[in-house]
Amino acid sequence: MAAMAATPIRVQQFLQNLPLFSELTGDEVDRLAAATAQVRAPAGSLLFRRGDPCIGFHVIVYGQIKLALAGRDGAEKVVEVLGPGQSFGEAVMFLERPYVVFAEALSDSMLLFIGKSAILAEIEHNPRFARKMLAGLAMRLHRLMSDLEAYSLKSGTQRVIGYLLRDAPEESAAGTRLAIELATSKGVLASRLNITREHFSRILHELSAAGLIEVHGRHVTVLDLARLRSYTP
Amino acid sequence: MAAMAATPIRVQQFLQNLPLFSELTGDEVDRLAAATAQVRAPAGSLLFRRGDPCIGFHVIVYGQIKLALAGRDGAEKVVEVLGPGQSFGEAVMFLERPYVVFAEALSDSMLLFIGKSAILAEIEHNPRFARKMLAGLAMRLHRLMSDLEAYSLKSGTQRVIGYLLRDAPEESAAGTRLAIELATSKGVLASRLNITREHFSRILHELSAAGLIEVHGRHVTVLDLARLRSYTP
DNA sequence: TGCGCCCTTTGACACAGATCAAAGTCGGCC
DNA sequence: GGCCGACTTTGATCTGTGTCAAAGGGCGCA
Repeated sequence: MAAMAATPIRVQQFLQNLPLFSELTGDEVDRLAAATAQVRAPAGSLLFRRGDPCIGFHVIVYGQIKLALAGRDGAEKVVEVLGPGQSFGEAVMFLERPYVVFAEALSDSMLLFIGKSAILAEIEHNPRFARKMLAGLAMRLHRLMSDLEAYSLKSGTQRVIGYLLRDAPEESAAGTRLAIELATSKGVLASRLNITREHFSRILHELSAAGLIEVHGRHVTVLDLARLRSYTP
Repeated sequence: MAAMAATPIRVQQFLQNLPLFSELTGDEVDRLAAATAQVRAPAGSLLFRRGDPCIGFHVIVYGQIKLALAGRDGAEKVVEVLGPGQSFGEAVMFLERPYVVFAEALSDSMLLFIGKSAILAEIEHNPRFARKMLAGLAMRLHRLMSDLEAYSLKSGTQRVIGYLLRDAPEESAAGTRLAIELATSKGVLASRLNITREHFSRILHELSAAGLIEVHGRHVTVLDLARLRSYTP
């Protein structure tokens, strides 16, 4: 909390601009800010490990954070990759349980850590805030369900296509192009999609060979949205 | 709501006994009951399909309900199998989204359907209830994460073992036995564990051959808890 | 300009688990 | 008691994806 004193105003502003806190009064945001600490995370550093107790949640100010599960023998499965404005750890905060994932900074990052008790207090006398919190958790559940669906009913190729089309318009004329910048290294992305780097590489190659996309490093161009969407391996 | 009139008292009693509603006052439970409908679901019937709008959530009074995702060509993936006292659909209720899974009764069942507006009203003036709701969703997220972890970093055999040991004591002397009754047909259970019936059958056979379990229909006896826990394929 | 490091691609091969097909097995119901 | 349909097992084979190994890039840094 000491670090916060350096830029006391900005924390309030940042919090107020988050959808989750947007409708709180100035006083309420002030109370939250008083329970908030700024956290600096250099690339590669861990914010917490599986098993650590959870006494609050994080919001990313800038940078990029990876949440992942660690398996035996150093294998890991990336659960989510998050960027500025996104938060994580709310769910564990409401259970009296330790973290199940670990969090690692993929690039130099800055976060706010908001203490559990301040959130619980806010819920106590602000039902609208409680509803937003509920909607937030529900949204997360929804996303997890989508992942589960993708992992169990779709092939690796289909998951990659799904990722490439994640925020493409629903309908699109034949031949519509789309430029995409992969959010992270291909290795991390592959793990996020539950496939190996090698397999991911081969899938990208296969889609290129089919004339559906062009790949240059992290930059991918979808050459025909409609055709990619209906591609069958 | 008409059907409710047949047994007006019992609904209140049942609701009050659920952990979620246990600390509500009589008046509060009454209001909830007024927004509650009894639903009868014969074995094999659908409660809702993917895409249906969600205007409340369900609690099982008796029977057994399966939540599942439908893939192309009739393939399906069982997400959860629920029994008496368990609820489902809370998450979608808080989002303005349609169901993503469908719900089917595995046996003749009876449920309560609690209207969304009554829940929202309760949250509005009862922060402790809001917290319980949050804890409920967080718990669900936690479970889903466990499934995700199992699906992505464990083998089919390990998932089956995990299921058999789901509520076995943490520590146990060598040679401890455990009697288990499978909750559903092996086909449904296999899908829940994300493997095919055939593969599930073979895994059970393999564990039997290794002298770790004995299988008689739906009745499974673990012959040595400790040894099963540390079994490596 | 070139060295070193990390990320990525490519190839050959192995394997868990799926699929297809057919034979059991069990319990309910007339 | 015996037949039917649903569930389960078993066998043979196929295949998507992982693993292991080695060769390429690309890019910051000296």
